[in-house]
Amino acid sequence: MPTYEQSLQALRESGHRMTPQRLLVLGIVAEGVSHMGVDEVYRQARAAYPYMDLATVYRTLRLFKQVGVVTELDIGDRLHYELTDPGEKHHHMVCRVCHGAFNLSPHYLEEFRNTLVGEFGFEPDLEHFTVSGDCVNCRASRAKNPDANGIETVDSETNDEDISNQEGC
Amino acid sequence: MPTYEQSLQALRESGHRMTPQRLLVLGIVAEGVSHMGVDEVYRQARAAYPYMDLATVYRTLRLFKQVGVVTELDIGDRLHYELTDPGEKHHHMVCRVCHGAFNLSPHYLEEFRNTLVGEFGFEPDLEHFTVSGDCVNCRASRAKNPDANGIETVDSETNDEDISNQEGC
DNA sequence: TATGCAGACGCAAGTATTTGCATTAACCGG
DNA sequence: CCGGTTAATGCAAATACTTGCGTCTGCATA
Repeated sequence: MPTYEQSLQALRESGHRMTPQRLLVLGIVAEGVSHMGVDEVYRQARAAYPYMDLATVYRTLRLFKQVGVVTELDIGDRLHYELTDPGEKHHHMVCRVCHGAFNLSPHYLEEFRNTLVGEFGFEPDLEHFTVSGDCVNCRASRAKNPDANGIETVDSETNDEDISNQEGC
Repeated sequence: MPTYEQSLQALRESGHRMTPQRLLVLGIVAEGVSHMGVDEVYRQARAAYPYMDLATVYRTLRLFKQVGVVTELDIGDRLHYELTDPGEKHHHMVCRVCHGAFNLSPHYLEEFRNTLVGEFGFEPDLEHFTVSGDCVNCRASRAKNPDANGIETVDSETNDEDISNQEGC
């Protein structure tokens, strides 16, 4: 999964300038285990290059998203980014209780998209599609003890084919 | 369509205090032709009651959403609100070009919801569901003259059964 | 290798929205 | 009708993110 090299390539080919700041941000996002918050990218970037500005981080990530090398997701009202795997694109389901992000294969949206285009001529922007809701784990733990509304560790037997938990739940 | 009275009723029954500010905001949203931006609600509210605070408008609308008397939609990174019609709930498709909002009957989401619950145990929060994308009109006008990327008036023969244009396009 | 300039950066100010906190006022019971 | 409680308000500061602007620099060209 040499996605960093691929992303670098894509970035070069996009015709934008390769600045040290951009390389730095790309490296940080590529290194990150899962999707990263802007503040964490900023913290790491500034550790490597103290003049790094927060606005530059935002602008850089926005550019990367536009070019397609990263995927943006809204998690609990904060923006997070992860390297786009050009091989297996996916959408996300974000849990509004634990803020965990689960991958959703595009396959599950094809039918929905067809309906919207066919019935209404509306072309949904699925590149940035995210559904919020309650994940399996949080639904289960809420069923057990309805008082505790949230965040509890559950051993999930995750099926990496279609769905994968990206964040502690 | 006496939705204002119904909403007032629902609000009373929700057990929250009936303050003049809340009645004012409810009246303004009910009076509005289509979904309203927070700033417009604020402007009108302050015209009627000069001490009205913007934070109160936000808090009030958030409460209304929670209680279910209004529906919130994210339009071009701003929050908009409309009275919820308890009879015919609907979701929204928001055009990222013209920012128009189109209604989407819940019927079109049933299958998608079933898939998510069935396959992943993920219960999507469809109360607040919105898809962004490109609407018919904007796609059509972009096809004609690809240079002009946006906002152009197109006479739409809208079918109010399933879809209705809420905002100028 | 030197040069020009559009595009990128750093900084500071602006936007939309949320939150902490002291004060006020709805509304329940007497 | 009155008084207490507790939620709601107004204000100000904070948050997450964006933007305007003057300076700097990647990179195409000479």
